[in-house]
Amino acid sequence: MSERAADSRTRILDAAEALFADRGYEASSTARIAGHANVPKGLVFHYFPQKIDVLVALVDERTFVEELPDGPEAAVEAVPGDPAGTLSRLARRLPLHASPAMRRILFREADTHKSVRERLGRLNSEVFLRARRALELAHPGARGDQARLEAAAATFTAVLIYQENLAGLTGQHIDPDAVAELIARALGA
Amino acid sequence: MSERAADSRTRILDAAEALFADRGYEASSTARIAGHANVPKGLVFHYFPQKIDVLVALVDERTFVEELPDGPEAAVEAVPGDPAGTLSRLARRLPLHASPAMRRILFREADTHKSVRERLGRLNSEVFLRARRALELAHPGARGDQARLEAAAATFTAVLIYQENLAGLTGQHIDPDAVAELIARALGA
Amino acid sequence: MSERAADSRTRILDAAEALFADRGYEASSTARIAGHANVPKGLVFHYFPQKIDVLVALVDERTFVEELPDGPEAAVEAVPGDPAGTLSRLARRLPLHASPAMRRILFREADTHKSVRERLGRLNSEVFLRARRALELAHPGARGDQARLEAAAATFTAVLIYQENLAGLTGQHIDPDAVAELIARALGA
Amino acid sequence: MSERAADSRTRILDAAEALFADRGYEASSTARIAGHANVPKGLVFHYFPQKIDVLVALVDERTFVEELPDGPEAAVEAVPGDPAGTLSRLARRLPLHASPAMRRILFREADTHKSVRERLGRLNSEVFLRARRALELAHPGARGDQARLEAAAATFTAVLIYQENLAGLTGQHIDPDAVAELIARALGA
DNA sequence: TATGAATGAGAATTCATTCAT
DNA sequence: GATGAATGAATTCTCATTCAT
Repeated sequence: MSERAADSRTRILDAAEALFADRGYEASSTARIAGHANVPKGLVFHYFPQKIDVLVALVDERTFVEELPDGPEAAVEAVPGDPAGTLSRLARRLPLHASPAMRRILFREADTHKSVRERLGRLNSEVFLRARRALELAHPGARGDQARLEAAAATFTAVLIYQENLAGLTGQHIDPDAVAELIARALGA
Repeated sequence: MSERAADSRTRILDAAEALFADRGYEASSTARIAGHANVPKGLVFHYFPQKIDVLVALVDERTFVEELPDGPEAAVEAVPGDPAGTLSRLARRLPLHASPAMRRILFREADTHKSVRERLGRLNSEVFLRARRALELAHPGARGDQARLEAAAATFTAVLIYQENLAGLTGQHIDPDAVAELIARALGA
Repeated sequence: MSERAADSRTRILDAAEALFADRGYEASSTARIAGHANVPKGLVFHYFPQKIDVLVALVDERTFVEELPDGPEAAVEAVPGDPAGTLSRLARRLPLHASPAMRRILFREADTHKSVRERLGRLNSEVFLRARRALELAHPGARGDQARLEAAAATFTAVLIYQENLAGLTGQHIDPDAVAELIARALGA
Repeated sequence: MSERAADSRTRILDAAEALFADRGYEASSTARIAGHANVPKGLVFHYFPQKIDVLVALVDERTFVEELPDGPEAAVEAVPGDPAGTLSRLARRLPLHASPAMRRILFREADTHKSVRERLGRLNSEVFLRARRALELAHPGARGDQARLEAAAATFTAVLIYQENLAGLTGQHIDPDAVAELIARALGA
């Protein structure tokens, strides 16, 4: 692909990212995307034969869920004896690489589009996995009660995902640090 | 309104409820709604001058958030000394009266339509309020630490709302009883 | 359907008939049809959800293949002893009720559209049947040689159908009376 | 033209031949042709400045109507006294050199494209001419009645052309040998 | 109230063709 | 010769909404 071509394609994706985040996929016409990208309408379909392909490309190319490699070295950030701090750090660094706009799209369109839903599911799994491993390592004493540990990890995951998505809709904001501390207490008790 | 008229209006709302839940508001045309309701196209606009009014009517008439009256008698279900059980009961009886389809619509369209978002916000507040009051009453000893109690209530709210909405998208399901117990431990410690 | 409505629908079909005959189905856009019919573009799709439905309606409603009822009374026009005259009359009165435009459409689009092809097949069968029965009745002596009689009927059918369709393309015109006489001679010899 | 170039051009024509025969000229986009030919889109226009030129080239280069030279030596296959056999041989060896796909195209597009129609007309004339000459030679006694002979030749031509084209559409198949015999009888009587 | 025809703006998509590299 | 990005007009089809009856 020539530089100019790459540029056009990028501009189309940029425009779509902004519009999809702002008003949603359905409400963003391909003509409007082309307009924002400053390319002719037809070019959108040159790169993306169907409108949905624009969304798929966005999710594919502009969101990345960092996967935890196997083995204990992966959880190097977990500090034994400090589960609260460990969870707080996880909250601050979700394993999701995506712009704020892409994050909105991820939640907004998950209902309707499979490829988006899959990516969101992957994010959820990854957060859960990290939370669980963090708790296992940070809080070795809790290992005996696997069920409670899983509930704790799931709870923390729910709070983080809720925060990313629903907080904007419900108006309720949660301080992840407070939740981290709460969970640490629950496991430590 | 004659019986027949009431019937037509109801059938329109029934059809819209099913369609909006299934494929979303944008993707459900008024013609299709009329078709499903088995009424002529024009009649939809007789009852609902604009398409959006159908959605507003649905949310208005078919979702109801039970509000907690002021005063301690409202929290009659809270059992002092049993915060876990109290939360579990809340989880089992969300203060939301709505069909499964309407629940889907509530989350699905919150992003795009203010009236829906408001109703969702109200549900969230109500759950939070009840969780907080339940914890206050069920766990009188915790009153000293208001911040922690709020975090606990917010966490539980997040888990319940997550469960209603995102669990279907991410595939992760959480046992509210386990979370209730977790939170009780955190406050009790 | 109100008078005005029936009128719109008729005008759409009129326009389509003229355009399809003139330049073919593919080359006649729905917008052009609407323009010729002097109705808004959208109305075409009100009556005919898909463009192909216009063609189907035309063939359905504006071509009619008269079917020969069973029994000898049907062939009342066959004159025993005058096979040539009998065939000539058949040539002059094809059992096809359709305007010249519709006849063009029938051949023109048979290649591509099943419903049209079926109608054309029906016409062919009907002509063949009539030719055969005419020969049977008009020329009782030939009954012994069924195979030859069938070949004669098929030949006459081919000539008539060729005349309707291909003559315009190849430039060759055939006098059906001469063919009728030829065939009569062949069977009479 | 380099070998590779010739190859590309040939592959484009191959692809077009298959597609035009299968779905028609209008419905076969140049992009699809390029795709089938496995050449870049732009190359089609390098060899054929307009889409129609592809069709013209196909007809020009891939159909050939063998023309009967003047003089009696041309009709060497006509056997005096055996008009039926002579016609049968003509039926079996149409003076058309073309693949089955090209034959389909010849009839399919004759309606819309002049160059195709001309080629088809030429084929028709040639068949007629050969039939006539064959009958003249094979059946010298018939010379007296020129009109009847012409009708016979035209009839046979119609049957052969019908067979090539319409038989596939109407479902009726005709045995040319039987027709040949029929015609011979008619002239012999 | 009921009905469905009418309207026209706009949606996604297709496509022949051009052209810089 | 070869390539594929670029272009924009045209196409089929959708849809909310209006309105005469």
